[in-house]
Amino acid sequence: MKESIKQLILDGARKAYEKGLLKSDDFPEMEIEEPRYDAQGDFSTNFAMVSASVQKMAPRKIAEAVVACMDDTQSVVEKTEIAGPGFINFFLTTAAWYPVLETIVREDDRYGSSEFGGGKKVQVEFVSANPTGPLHVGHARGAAVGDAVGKILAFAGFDVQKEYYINDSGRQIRTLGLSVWLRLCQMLGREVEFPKDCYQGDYIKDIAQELHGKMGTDLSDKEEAEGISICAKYAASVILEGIKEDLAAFGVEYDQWFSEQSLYDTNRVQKAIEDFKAKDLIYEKDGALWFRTEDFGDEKDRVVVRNNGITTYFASDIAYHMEKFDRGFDRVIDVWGADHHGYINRINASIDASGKNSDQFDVILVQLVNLLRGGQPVAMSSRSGEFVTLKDIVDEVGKDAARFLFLSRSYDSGLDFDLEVATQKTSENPVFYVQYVHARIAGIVAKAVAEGILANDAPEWAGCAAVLVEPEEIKLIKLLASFPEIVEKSAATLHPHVVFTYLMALASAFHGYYNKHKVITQDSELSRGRLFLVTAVKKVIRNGLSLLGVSAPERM
RNA sequence: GCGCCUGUAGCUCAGCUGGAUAGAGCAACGGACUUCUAAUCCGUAGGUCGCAGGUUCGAGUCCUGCCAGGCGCACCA
Repeated sequence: MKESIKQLILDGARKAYEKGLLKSDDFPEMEIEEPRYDAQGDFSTNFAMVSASVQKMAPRKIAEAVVACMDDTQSVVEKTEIAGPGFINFFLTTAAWYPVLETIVREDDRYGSSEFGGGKKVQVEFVSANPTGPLHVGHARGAAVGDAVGKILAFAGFDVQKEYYINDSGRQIRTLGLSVWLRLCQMLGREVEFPKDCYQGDYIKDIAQELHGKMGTDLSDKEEAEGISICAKYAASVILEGIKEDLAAFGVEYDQWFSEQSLYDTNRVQKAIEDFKAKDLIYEKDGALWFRTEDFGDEKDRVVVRNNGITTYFASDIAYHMEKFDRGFDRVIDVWGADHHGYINRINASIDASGKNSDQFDVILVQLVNLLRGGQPVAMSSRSGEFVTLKDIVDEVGKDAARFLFLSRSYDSGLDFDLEVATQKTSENPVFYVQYVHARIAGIVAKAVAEGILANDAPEWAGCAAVLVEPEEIKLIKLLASFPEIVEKSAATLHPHVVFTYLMALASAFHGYYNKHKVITQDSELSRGRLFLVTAVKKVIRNGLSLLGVSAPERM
């Protein structure tokens, strides 16, 4: 719709130039926007204002010349107005909007998708928590954001791969093994101390118990080092399975699970270090190996191999990001908790140093979640092992409510997540507000079919729209028409909450319409037209919710 | 001290990458269920967009400096 308005203006401007009404045929980039107020029309352009300097004319004069020469062959424009400093406002005929409904029904679950991304290969990596314990609330927000960003990018025409990076190597895994081993020893009545920096949660005891049940004395008679190693391997795989299950229950799907250890097994970390050494990007100081990240914009150089010979996490991260680009992604997106933001510079530096371009690398920093219950903060301490897990949240408030709330606000802001509100089926809880639209419409359509107004729930709609003339109906269609732009904007800014905000607006418009006008009336022609409209609303609600990973129920 | 994020209605937040008169929800107040689902709707009230400068036809939006809050500044991950 916007495109055709734009074309109308450009054609008008060209004609005005040919007639000598405009001095230049250089037409700068203009905006076509939807004004806030109905009195300012359906669309509005700043063409005259942005052209003022090129034309050396007053904006209003330019606007007059363009309007005078516009030729609306499709007769979509009811009238135009020149307003304010030189805006040209377009008022469309109601009939101009009807084709939108046909498009929606025809494209169905593809409506809103586009070629915006041009098939570019994008990787979104998110959550990537260590397999040393269950996922908690912070991970939950990251999971909701990463999964939604992936879905939105895919819908907007990118070739998306969603990946989880498993930190299954290094110190934290050894600590995990030690934790399980010590719990095992305690179970067997051995006198051992359980250090503070070991994992405290009860799940460690469960795993020890489980492993003992499986291996018995085969395990407990082992030397300590071997025992710890067995425990580490077992615990990590059990916990990872749990993470996978919890994410699946949260509706999060991955295309790939990538193991950090595999970077070592295939010598990629060693090779990266050797390559950088050869390029003099790595030097030795105080017995450690340092990467010259400062030369690439980081505040200081960073250690990749400690003086005890053990590589740092950063070392494998360098190899990992190199590996990502080697896989041919045009764009690499990492979703991180805001507390990791200090890490961005060094990753950027390492990417530039490795000959890739850090412009193709984006980090989505998700701000922290404040977990509340009835307005009171819920104590979160991973040290004592007492925290609310992702599983707890899914069990308590459900996947839909949780995901919707996590995506309701920009991830640039901290989020208060109140378990009590999320459980309540009240108007404070937005997920029901939107899902209710879908269920309501399903009910209406079912009734229409039952009463014989519709032959089935996917009838032929051709020509039905002509009866739609109420302002609330046109408002709804306009909203539906803007959905593809919303998806595009959400993809361009990597902000899923844009879709949330849109769904709330659409739901509000529908509920208002529903309360004011009956869909099924005595007039069967009118009824069919309105059923056409609400069917389109239902599809767009479903498509939007699906981008956020939220279900669209047929009844509630 | 340095860096990232935030500051808009009493509360929680939108605000279309510079547009015209500032937008929702909640809370408050007043209304609407014999109806296609009231998990809904309609109305009233509520603002010095943290403060001060700057950029231009035009700033909540961009720049600079302050102020306040959150989070980071390891040979941890």
